[in-house]
Amino acid sequence: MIRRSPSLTEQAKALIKQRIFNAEFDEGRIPSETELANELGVSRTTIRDALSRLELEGTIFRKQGAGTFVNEASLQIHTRLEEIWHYEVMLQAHGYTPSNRIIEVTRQPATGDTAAALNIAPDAEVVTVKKLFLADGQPVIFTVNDIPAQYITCQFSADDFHQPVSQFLSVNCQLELGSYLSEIVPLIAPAWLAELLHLPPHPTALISFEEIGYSLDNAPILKATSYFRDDLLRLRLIRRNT
Amino acid sequence: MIRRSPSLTEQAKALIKQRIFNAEFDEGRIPSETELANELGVSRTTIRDALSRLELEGTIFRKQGAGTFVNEASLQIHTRLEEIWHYEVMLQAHGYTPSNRIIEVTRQPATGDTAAALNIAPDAEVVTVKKLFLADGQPVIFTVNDIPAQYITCQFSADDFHQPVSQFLSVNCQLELGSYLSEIVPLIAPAWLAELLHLPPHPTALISFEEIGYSLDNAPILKATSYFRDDLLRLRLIRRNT
DNA sequence: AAGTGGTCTAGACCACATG
DNA sequence: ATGTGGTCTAGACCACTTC
Repeated sequence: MIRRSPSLTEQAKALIKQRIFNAEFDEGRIPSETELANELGVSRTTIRDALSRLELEGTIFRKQGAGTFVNEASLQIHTRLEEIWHYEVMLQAHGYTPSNRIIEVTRQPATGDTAAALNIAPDAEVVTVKKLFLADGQPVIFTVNDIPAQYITCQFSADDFHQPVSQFLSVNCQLELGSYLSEIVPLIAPAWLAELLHLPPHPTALISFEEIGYSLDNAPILKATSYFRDDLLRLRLIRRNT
Repeated sequence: MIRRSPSLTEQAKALIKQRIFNAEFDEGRIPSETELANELGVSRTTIRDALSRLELEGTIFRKQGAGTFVNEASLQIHTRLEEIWHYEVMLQAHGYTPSNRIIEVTRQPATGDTAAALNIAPDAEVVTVKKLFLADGQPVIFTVNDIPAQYITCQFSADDFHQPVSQFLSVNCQLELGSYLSEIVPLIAPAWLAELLHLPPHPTALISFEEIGYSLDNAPILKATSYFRDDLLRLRLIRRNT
């Protein structure tokens, strides 16, 4: 049986997911929707919602007329790019012990590009946070975050940024990050970045993410650029037909 | 009013989307779900389904208690990476005139990696298709597709691969591509690739996609590697909280 | 023929935002 | 207080797969 809050759908989803990871279903076949509904004492609609979310994540797939099945391949994948992950969690899911180092926190007028992207006045100030993430002590990700100073109404110190920036925004600014619009850009690591990420001396290709973070109201609140060492971190994604 | 097939939900979605692009809604505010349901003569559930899909695409966003709104920023984005696009369509959406050139079609035993990824016998044959896509005559994307020969039961010629590979699989092999699992890998273009893509003489960073394509039954049917010139093509993605 | 997922309905109640 | 989106129900019918 099941109670409210979090929603029945979420609870059903979590429960089914757990059973999947416990390999409780023979040959990857998940019980029929009606069966699950009876078993959990909820309506078929609720079960369908739960299954739809699992399908969207790639955890299961459905075949009309035939049944619902576990997507065995997806069980290996712990972080998908379409979801927002704190880098610490992402590194942990990859099996590393994460940590981070604050490189710099500054406050200065935004550049034209940044101001335009964040929809603030051209001369408005932004707080810029530069941060290095390490996996088992090895540098893997370097991030630059620009936050309009007008959103930060409280006092803060550089150390407040050891936590994820989205968490800082939530706790200190009552701003909830809802989504990112991300652009994937390849580059050859310039010298300063190669040094920071401990890259080998020869030219190395990197992925960078250029992202604008949006609040739940869809207002731009954050500009983020991240550089990944791809030898330690694989970026994965599920693509579907619409 | 509205009729069946495609589903009411799909029709409602398309209709609302069209109204959004026609800018028919004042200040980006979309009528309430009840209003839309009455207007289109369907249930609120159907409208909610349609709106959920639009929300998932990033076309709209919802605020509980407040309403549903157009996501103005998303109107600029024509191709999102989480969706499967034929490269021709992708290039067209970017404003280019697309074309493609078949570089090579071969048939030979799979390499160990490929066989493992495609879940076929180690010595099974694969048909490999190498193809170059051009935007306004400029090379932009180079793709290598491996298809297990056992899936191709009909005669074919190299020219059959001017169409998208997924279309070839659908028409000639009755195999429908349902999803890709993609890995994003940066690289410095080796000489042969630089030549093929007409890259400048100095070392250039590229994005490559290493993908396994799955059928609707979730069986691996295709291995694809694509190399993008990112100066002509921007890869965009919406990331969300789960 | 029987069972599965896919679509759709009508109606209920709740949580939240706004005036 | 009103109206909005969020959750949930019970039940109907359809399309498809499998036996």
